[in-house]
Amino acid sequence: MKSVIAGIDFSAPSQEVAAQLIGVTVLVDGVGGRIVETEAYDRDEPASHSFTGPSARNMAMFGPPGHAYVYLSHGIHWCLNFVCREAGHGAGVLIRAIEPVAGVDAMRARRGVDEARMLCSGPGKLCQALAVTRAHNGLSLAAQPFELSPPTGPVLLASGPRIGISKAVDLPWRFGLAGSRFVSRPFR
DNA sequence: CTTAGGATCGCCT
DNA sequence: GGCGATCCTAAGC
Repeated sequence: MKSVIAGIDFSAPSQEVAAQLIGVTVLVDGVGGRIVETEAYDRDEPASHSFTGPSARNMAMFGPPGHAYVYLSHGIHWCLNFVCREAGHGAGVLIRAIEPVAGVDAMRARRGVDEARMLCSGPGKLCQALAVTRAHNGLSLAAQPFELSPPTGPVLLASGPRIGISKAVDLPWRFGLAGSRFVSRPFR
């Protein structure tokens, strides 16, 4: 069984899905925008939460593709991932930044800041802006409150090493929309 | 502009 | 008991 949502086959390797997600619009309860930055993670790679096998926290990452994996970072920030490959594999894509499009006022209220580029330019920030929490862990991306739609035009891709990790730092598994000012950090 | 430190929860050693 | 797929603030150059 294939899991294709918004034209993306989530049973593909996470690097491919991470690249294809750039330009895709994601809404949570009607609030969201275009994905401009992602990172891929996979089972046999020490920076991934799935590297050490299934656990209570990463269970959703070993669930079916096309579903959400949400975890708490540093006891403070929620982070949103999209599960890839087949159930049991343990691959995913971290959504790192979004260009705000819909429900921008709600984002401002939740974030407590005004500037558009400060609303969703980081994995923790965008979860706060879209009100993503543990309640979304394991939910399908093909149903409410999620709503994904494909890019409306051509996408210029940028890539580079992942951010904020100490292992497998050499893998160029961070992807972004070239030239976007809504990314968490510029690409080289 | 760059860097250092603190906040604060749950998992893993 | 240590340490993170983070973010914000304050201080240093």
